[in-house]
Amino acid sequence: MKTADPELMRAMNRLSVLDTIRRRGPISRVEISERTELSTTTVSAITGSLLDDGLILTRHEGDIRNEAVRGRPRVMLEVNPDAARVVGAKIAASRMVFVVTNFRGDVLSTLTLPIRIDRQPIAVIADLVEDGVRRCVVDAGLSLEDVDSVCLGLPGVIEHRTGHIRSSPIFREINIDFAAEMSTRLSTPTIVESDAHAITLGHHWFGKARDLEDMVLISLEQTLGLGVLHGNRLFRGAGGLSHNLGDLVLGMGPQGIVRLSSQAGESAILGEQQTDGRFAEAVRLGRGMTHVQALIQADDDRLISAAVRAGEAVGLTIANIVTLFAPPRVILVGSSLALGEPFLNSLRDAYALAIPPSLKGVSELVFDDSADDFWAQGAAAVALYELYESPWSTTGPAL
Amino acid sequence: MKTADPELMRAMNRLSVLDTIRRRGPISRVEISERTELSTTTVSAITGSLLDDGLILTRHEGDIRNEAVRGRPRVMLEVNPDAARVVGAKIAASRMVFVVTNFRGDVLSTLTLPIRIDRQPIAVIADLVEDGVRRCVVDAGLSLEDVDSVCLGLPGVIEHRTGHIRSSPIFREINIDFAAEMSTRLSTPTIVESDAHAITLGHHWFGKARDLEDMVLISLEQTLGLGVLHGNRLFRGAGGLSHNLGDLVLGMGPQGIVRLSSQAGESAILGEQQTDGRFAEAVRLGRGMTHVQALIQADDDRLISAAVRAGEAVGLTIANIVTLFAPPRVILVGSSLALGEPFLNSLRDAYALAIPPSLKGVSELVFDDSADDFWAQGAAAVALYELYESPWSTTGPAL
DNA sequence: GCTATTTAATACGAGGTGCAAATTAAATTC
DNA sequence: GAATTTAATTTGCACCTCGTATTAAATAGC
Repeated sequence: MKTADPELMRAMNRLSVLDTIRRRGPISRVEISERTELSTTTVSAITGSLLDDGLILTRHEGDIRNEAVRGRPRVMLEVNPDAARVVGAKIAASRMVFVVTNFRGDVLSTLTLPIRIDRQPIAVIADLVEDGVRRCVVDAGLSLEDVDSVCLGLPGVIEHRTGHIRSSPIFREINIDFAAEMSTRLSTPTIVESDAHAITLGHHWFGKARDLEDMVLISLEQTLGLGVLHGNRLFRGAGGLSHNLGDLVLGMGPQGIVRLSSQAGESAILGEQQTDGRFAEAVRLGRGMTHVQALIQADDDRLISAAVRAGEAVGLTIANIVTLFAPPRVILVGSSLALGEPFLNSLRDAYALAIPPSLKGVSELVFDDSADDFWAQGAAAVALYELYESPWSTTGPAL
Repeated sequence: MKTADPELMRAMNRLSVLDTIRRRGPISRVEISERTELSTTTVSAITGSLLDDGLILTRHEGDIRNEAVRGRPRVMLEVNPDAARVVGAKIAASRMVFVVTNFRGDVLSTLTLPIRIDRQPIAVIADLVEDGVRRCVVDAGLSLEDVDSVCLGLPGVIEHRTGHIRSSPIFREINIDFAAEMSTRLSTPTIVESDAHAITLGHHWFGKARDLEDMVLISLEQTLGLGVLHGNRLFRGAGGLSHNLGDLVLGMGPQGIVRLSSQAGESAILGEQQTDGRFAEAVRLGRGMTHVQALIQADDDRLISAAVRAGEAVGLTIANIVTLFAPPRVILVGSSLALGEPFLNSLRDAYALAIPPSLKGVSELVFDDSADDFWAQGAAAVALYELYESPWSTTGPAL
C-alpha cells in the first residue's frame, strides 16, 4: 500500500486544483476553493506555486459575474497553454494519426499517414512511428526537445504500467517493450496505452463525458476495445492489463466457441465482402468502412445482414458490460459506426432486449463518430494527465 | 474529489499499520516499518496511539527469530481481540446464518436458522433477522450494547453506500432502505452488503486470497454473484451497485435472450427436477443442493445433463470475466459446487475452451466449498473493515 | 472627490504529520 | 561487568492545511 506523506497530500491537492482550473476554464480562486473544498488559504498557496512554475496564468479581464458586484474583482486563472507540449498518436492497422497539443490539450498540428503497417516487423513500424512523430512536431513549428512527453495509442492488449505490448493485431511479435524502444528513439519519455483507453480519457477531458466521473466506452474498430472510467480515473483492470472485448464469448455455436470478434470485428463484417471486386481494394487500404455506407444505401444484402448480425452481437455485449459496471453512460466509438442505421438499429434493439429490467434506464447509450484526430488527442490527454500528476516543484523553502 | 488533509494522511497510514498487524499476526514495529515503508518513528507514533485506544496489544514473548540474536528483543504487537465485536450474517432464501466475531474476526458464536423466508414481507424478514442477531449475540455471552456494528450479506443488487436493497430474490419489494430499518431495530450501526462481496472480503481476510491484492470471486447460489477485489479494496462498480451475474446474456436462443440465470441458477438446475417426488420436498426446504450428490451418484440422467449444461454456461461466463479483469485468481464458491464432478468438469472444459489464448495461464481457478458460516464471517469482515478504517482517536493534543 | 462598504486574496500563527538523527532501552557476548 | 548490538523513543525540523486577521481593489453613497 502506498504510504501517505505530506508530499503525496500536496500532490493530490495540486492535481485537484490544476484539474479544476483546466476543466472549468478561467476560474477564480474563491470558486476553486468552493469546488475542491480546500480552504482559500490552501488554494492561494497552491495556485501561487502553479503560477511560479508557469503552469497557469492570471487574467484580469474575465470576471463575467453579473455586472456591478461590489467588492474587489476576482482574478481569473487558467491553464498556461505553453507550459508544455505533448504528442499523441493513434496507431491503427491502416493509418497513423499524430497530433501535437499544448498543455491545455489544444491541437497544434495534425498528421495522418495513410500507411498500412499491418503485421510489419517492429523495426519497420517503429521507424514509421518515429518519422510521424518527428514530422508532426516539425509541422507544429517545434523541435523534439520542446516536447515533454509522447503517448502512443494502439489496439490490443497493452500493459500501460510497464509499457509492454502484450499482443496487438498490428504486431507480429508479442510482448514488446515498445515504450522503451520509442523512448530511446525519440529521446523523449514515451507512454504506450490502449487506443480505447486513450479515447476514453479523451472523452472525459474534451468530449462526451466531461460531466461524469464514471462511464464506460466501447470502441468498435478492427479490434473491439473497452475503457472504464471509475472515479475520474481509468480503471486499468486487476492486473493492469487492457481489456480486449473481441475475445468475449457470445455462446457456443455448431462449430464451437463464438467470439464477439467473429461477429463484430471490422474484418468479420468486411471480410465476407472481400470476394467482391469493388471492395477488396478499399479494404486493403483500410478504407473499408468509409465505403460501406454507399454500399448499404445500394442495398447490398450480404453486407446489410452482416451489419445486422454485428449490431446484435455488440448490443448483447453492451448489455453485459452494463450489467457488470452499471455506468451512467456508455459511449460507442469507432469505425464500425459508419455501418449506419442497419447496424445501429439492430444494436439498439438487442441492447434493449438484453438489458435486465432492473437496470433499464440506468445507462444512456451515446454514439460518437469523432475522427481519428480525436483518438490521438485522447492519447495526448493520457500524456498530459501524467504531467499534471507529476510533482513539478513544491512550494518548498524560499530559494 | 476528496480533499487531502493531515487527518486523511493519518487515517491512511493508521489503516495500513493496523491491517499489517492484523494480517501478519504478532509482528514487531521494525517489521511493520519495513512492510509499510513508513519510518520507524511514524510506526511508533501510530502503534502508540493504537495501544492507547486499546486496538492492539503487546506481547513480549513471541520474538521467534532465530535464537540468540544480539540486541534488544523486539516487542511483538497483535490485534486486541476484545477491542470490538461485530455480527455478520448471511441471509439466504432458505436459511440465515449469523456469527458474532471479535475484533480479530474470530468467531465467538454461530447460529443457523433453517427458515425459508423467500419473498416474505419485509416486516417478517426483518423480524427474523432481528431475532437471529439478538439470539446469536446472547449465545456469545454478550449484549447488543457490546456489539459495535452489524453487517448483513444478502443476494441481489445491493447499494452498499446507501444501504438500499435495489432488488433481491428474497424480497418481494424493491428499493428498500434495509440498513436504516435494521439500524433502528437493533439500535446498532448496520451495514447491508451483497453476499458475494462479503465472502470476497472474507477470502481476502481469512481465506484463499490472503496473499493477493487483486482477484475475482464468483458465487454460484440461488443467484449468481460477483465480487472483484482491486488493490486490496472491493470494487463496487461504477455506480456503487453490486453485480448480478445471473442477468448476463449468453446469447440468443430460439426463444429469445438466454441469460446465465436460466442455465446455471440453483432453481434452473433443480427446478426441472421439481416434478420428481423425492425432490420437491428437499427443494422446498432449501436443501436441494445437499441432496443432489446422492442423486448424481445414482446417475440421474436429467440432473446430470442439467449440471453439465450449467457448468458449461458458468465456464463461459468465467472466461468472459477473466477477459475483462485479468485477475491472478478466480475463486468459485456457492452451493452449486455440490453438483460435483459432472458440473465441475464441464465448467473447467468450457473455461479452457473459452479463455482467449493470450490470457491462458493468467488466472488460476480455485474452488471453495466453505460452509455458510464463512459467508457470515465475510460479512463480519466487511463490518470490521469499516471499523478499521474509522478514525477512532487521533494522537491529538494531550488530554 | 472623498469616505464607507464589500469582496478577494494574502499573511500569520496554530496544530498536525512524517522523517532523520540522536538518544535511551534491553538484550547478548566476551 | 563492560562492550556491542538491535529496538524503540525523543528531539528537532520541514511541510501541509486551516482559521483569523490583514491587506488589496473594486463599487456605492454623499
